[in-house]
Order: sequence, then structure tokens, then C-alpha cells
Amino acid sequence: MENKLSLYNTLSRKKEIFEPINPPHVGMYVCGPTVYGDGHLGHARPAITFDLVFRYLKHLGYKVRYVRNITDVGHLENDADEGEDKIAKKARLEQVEPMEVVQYFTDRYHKNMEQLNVLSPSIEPRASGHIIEQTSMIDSILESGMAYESNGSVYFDVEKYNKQYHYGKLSGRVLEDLMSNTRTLEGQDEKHNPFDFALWKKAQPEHIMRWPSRWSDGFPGWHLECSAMSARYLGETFDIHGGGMDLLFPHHESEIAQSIAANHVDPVKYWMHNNMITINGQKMGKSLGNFITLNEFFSGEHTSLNQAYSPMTIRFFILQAHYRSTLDFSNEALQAAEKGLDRLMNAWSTLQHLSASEKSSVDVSALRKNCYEAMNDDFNSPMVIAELFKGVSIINSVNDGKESFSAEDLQMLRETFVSFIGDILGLKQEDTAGETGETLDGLMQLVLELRKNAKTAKDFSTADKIRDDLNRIGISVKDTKDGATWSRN
RNA sequence: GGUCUCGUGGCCGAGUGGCUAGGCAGAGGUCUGCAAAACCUUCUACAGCGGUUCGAAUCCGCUCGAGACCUCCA
Repeated sequence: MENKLSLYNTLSRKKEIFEPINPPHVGMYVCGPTVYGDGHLGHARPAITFDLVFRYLKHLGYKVRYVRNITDVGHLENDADEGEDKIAKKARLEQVEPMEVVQYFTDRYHKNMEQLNVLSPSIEPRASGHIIEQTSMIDSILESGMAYESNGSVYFDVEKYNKQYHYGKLSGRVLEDLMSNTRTLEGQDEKHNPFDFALWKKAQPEHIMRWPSRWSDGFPGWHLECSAMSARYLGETFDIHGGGMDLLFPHHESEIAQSIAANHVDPVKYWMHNNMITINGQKMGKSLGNFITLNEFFSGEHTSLNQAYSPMTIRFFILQAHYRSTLDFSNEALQAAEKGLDRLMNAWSTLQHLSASEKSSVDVSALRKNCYEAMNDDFNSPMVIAELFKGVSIINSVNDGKESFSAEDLQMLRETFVSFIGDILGLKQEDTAGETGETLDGLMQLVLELRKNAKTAKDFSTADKIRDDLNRIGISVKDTKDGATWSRN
């Protein structure tokens, strides 16, 4: 606990000691979803990764303002002029208002986040609600001479910016390489260079989502919203900016360029990027069409899925890998996660009714220390989990009477489990068994009593029939040395 | 083609110069009327080839393989 939190900064490509700009306050911005479709497993990764960061920073006592945006305008299908806004396209296909699309998928995203036990961010701004901030930022960039107007649109002048600053400092790119490698797309005559990106786009006549500006009736560019909204709520320079690795270039690179051009300061102290989730070794993504939505995981309704997986299984699965590693999806891996989580949670509930002995035969404080050290080492959740499983082993051994611990150690282990499993990893008991009514409870007590009587009378066929039949309707009965227990499957 | 990352046992996945990762699966055992759970024991590793070192999965080089970004993507 004494050692300090260090995290991997993409900007420096190494782990750095975390020192907030204005302690105890921490400002954190994470790129949220573009709401034109259901969230998939790939969306769960950054959400859970930065939920872990958010939770741990709060646990350490920081006052965190966590901003995660909703992109509801400006995210184009591609970079060509005829590139259509993703949301507008969906709206056209569904014949509804763009904002209906936004509302529908935002609600569904929130539902998924709640299921995954992802805490709500402190502020969740929408791009469409911050047009003023964005246009005024464009003004600043134009003032500094780093952007130009062209036929009603405004583009960022990457080449000019690069003469004074370094476009590529985050992604490690060299502009000359970009110039020789950037594909030339149709309809880019408005731009001075193909890698220049839009700050403001003039709307085509059929384009519904549009706002007036001094350049044209149009809409803001995708990269701009994050710069404008992070500056609005966290200031021109803030502590942590997170997002998926696939956003590193050009999205985050461009954010830095925009902010420096507009405000003349580096916007972010620590850049954090989560890695991708793969399926059969390939990135799971919209463009590849190989993604599985979260709702499909929860229901099991997808050809690639052998069964349904609960939200907590998904969360645990993601936390079992370090956030900077790729994580490969498979039914086997998810089933392993499901069983492992079950074992962890069972031990946690066993821990509630263990009693203390005179002295300890186990070392709880080392376990607790290792958990903190793992988290302090760039949020190493898999290591925390490995440590917690050592706790599971201890709990089960104590329960079996093979080990013992003192009242202090028992208390410490309980606190450690609550802190790390509950508060930090954000895992909770699935509430499937929680919805048992009093009627069912009373009924089950009666059934188990009858079964116990049958067992006492050595009528094992009746006892087994009760157990088997209950199992068939989704209730499993287990005999322990303290009598039978039951739970829902 | 450019930039970068990675290759760990049946599967997933940590570690990163000397000390058991962990989970799931497999085998044997204890307990139990049986089953389940739990506990004990146990098997299969660090892509290949060189080099540095007293010592390398861990550092360096090469080879092979996989992936990401360079166009929208979390």
C-alpha cells in the first residue's frame, strides 16, 4: 500500500508514477461509444477497464471527475466528402429522427453498463449539446493559423501544425511517412492534404443534423468533440485520457493537435489505451462484422455461443486479462471464467460465516499487500485475481478446519474481499438467486425436510428423486455436513 | 510497403535475469449412502536458432509465425 500507483503512459511508452496535476482531484476523460448500434464485447473492454481505474482512484481517496462522452453527431462512415454520418445513416435506414436513434441506443448502452456493474461517469456529455464549445474551438484554431476554410468546411492544417509541433508524438508516426502512405480517396479536393481532417463539415442538402455557423450550415468533425468537451469539463490540461488502442491514430493524435493549436498547451498528462478483444485471433469489430453484442452474450443467442454468459462472467473474463493485452474470446475461456468466478463468489459468501480462532496459521496481511501492489502496478487486475484465489484457498481450508485465523485476520480478509472484489473489481453476486420469494423459501424448507427424513430412513431412491427432479426444474441441492442447501442454477 | 506489438503447458492468461502465478480442464486420493462442493497429491511451458551472463521464458541478434494501426471501428 505504501508504494505508489504507476501507470503506463502511451505518450512516453513506459510506466510512470501517477501524480495528479491538482491533487486530490483527478480529471479523467474516456472516449465513449458512437450510438448507432448495440454495444458489443469490444465496447465492454474500455468501459470496464476505465471503470476499474475510476474505482481504484476513488478507493485511494482521489476526488475523480470522470467524463465519458456519447458521440451522437459527426462520426462519419469514411473520410470522403460523401461520407455519411453514422447516426444519420442509421436514421435514414430506419426512417426515424436521428435523435431517436441516439436515444434508443444510448438507453440500451446504459442498460448494458448497468448490467456489467460499470459505474456511471461523473459527466456524460453529448457532442450535439456542445456545438458552441466546438465552434469556438475552431475559431481559436483558425486564429492560430492551423486551420483553413474550404467551401464552407474547415480543415485542420496538419502540415503547417507539424512545422511548429509534432503531429505523431502520441502514435509515433512521422508525417512524411503518412504523406507517402495515405490513400487518396475520391472527393477530397477541398483539402490541402489527404491527411488533413475536418473540424467543421458543410452539410449536404439531405443531411438532417445541422447547425448554423459562420462557415456554413453543417456539423462538427469527430475528433473535435472530445477536445472541446474535455476542455469544457476538465480544463485545458487534465490528468488521464483513455480509450481503445484503435483510437490512438488518428483520433487521439488529432485531439492533441487541436488542443495545442487552440490552447497552446498539451491537453493530457497520461494517455491510457486498452487493447482489443479478438475472436479467432482477429480483432472483434464492426468493420469485420465478427462482433457479438452484449445482449447476445447475456441471452446466448448467437451462433458462436454455446450458452448464455452472465454480465458478471463477462466482466470477470475481461478483468482476468491485463488491459494492455489482447484478449481472445472463446467459449472455453468464458466457461472457465464462469466457473472460476463461481468459486470466488462462493468462497466470499463462505467467508461471511467463518469464525475466528485463537491465532492465525495463514498470512492475510501479505495477501492484502500483494493486492495493492498488483493494482499499483498499472492496474494489474489478473494478478489481483490470482491473489484473491489464494484467499479462496485459505477460506476453504479454514472452513474445512485445516487452517485457522485470528479475529483480526478474519476481519482483514473480509475487508480485503469487500474492497477488492466488490469496490475495485466491481464484481457482485448475480441476483438470480436473490429473487427467491418467501413462498419458495418455505416450500424448499419443507421439501428438504422430507428429503432428510427419507435419507434418515435410508430411502435413498426417494431422496435422489427429489434432488434429481428439483435439478430438472432449475434448483440444485447439495448435502453438506450441516445439512442440505439449495440454490437456483 | 511504413510504424508498432506479440508468440508461455490441453484452453485462457500473469510474470520479465536466479524464488509456486492464477483460473478452467485431465489423473489419483480424502470426505459422502450416492452425487455435488471442498480439501490433498499430480502431469503437460516459456516459437526456433545463435549470442551476452555464474545463471535467461525474461536482455541482444537473426529466422519463422500471428496481430494492430496507417480508411470507420472500443
